[in-house]
Amino acid sequence: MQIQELSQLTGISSTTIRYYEKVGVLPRPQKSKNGYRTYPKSHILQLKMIAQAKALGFTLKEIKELSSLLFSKKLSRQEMARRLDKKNREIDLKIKALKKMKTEIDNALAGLCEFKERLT
Amino acid sequence: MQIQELSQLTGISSTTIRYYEKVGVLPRPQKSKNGYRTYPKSHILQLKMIAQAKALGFTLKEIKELSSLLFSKKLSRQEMARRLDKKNREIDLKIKALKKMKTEIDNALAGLCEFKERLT
DNA sequence: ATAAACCTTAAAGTATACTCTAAGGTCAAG
DNA sequence: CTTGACCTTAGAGTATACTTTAAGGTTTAT
Repeated sequence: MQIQELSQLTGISSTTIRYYEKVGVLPRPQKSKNGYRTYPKSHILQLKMIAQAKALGFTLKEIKELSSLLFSKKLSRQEMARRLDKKNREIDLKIKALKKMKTEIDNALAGLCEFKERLT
Repeated sequence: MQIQELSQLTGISSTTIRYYEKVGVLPRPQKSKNGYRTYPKSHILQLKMIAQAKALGFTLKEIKELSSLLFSKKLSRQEMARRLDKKNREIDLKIKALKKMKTEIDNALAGLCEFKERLT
């Protein structure tokens, strides 16, 4: 798969894909002898995960760390478990914060409805 | 309360607080006759909410929109309800995405444990 | 009254994450 | 064999969100 196809399948521009490779959040793909990048299917999922993590407030640096944890085999299992557990707790905190925000919005909505009811 | 006290209570620097005011994510506080900003307690919570929303991947522009929804009274109730509902769905999607990430991490951790068990 | 510790504004500088420009190579169709 | 649609790199430009700098006013303590 060439870069443009990957771009279309993920909604991330070719230039951004090259940029992600440059800064190390996306692994370097093989290159065919003409010099073109050739992607395996696994890159589709990986790019989608990057996009999602970004939307959730993770920086490229954090994403780089996380994906090196999920995809590499270079760390000791103990160290890896420790870091994954830490990320896990970070995510739990984010979920909690989002739920709190949701409650605030729900309260605002409830307030609106109440007001509406008093008018009718 | 002066700006530095607010800064200490929220962990957000004075300069950033002034910047938030300038770009409109934080309402302008009253100024005492010497020209100093004077904050009511409500600004503590509001700044903390901004910090949290930022950590959750909302841009300052989005935070501005959301807080104008939660704190202003300028929109029709119907329009406000519609927008709050939209934000609510956005937040639900973020929660879902975080839960998915958590599952991936949990799987990675489970994989590690399994491997560990096979070794013992 | 002067030094330390606050406060003010405006404007320039920085980090992150792209996005575009320039200059050129590759490849399939007509 | 050239036109169009791909691809490459390196480097410059942009948007967002600060952060620093400069130049100066206010307040409190000695």
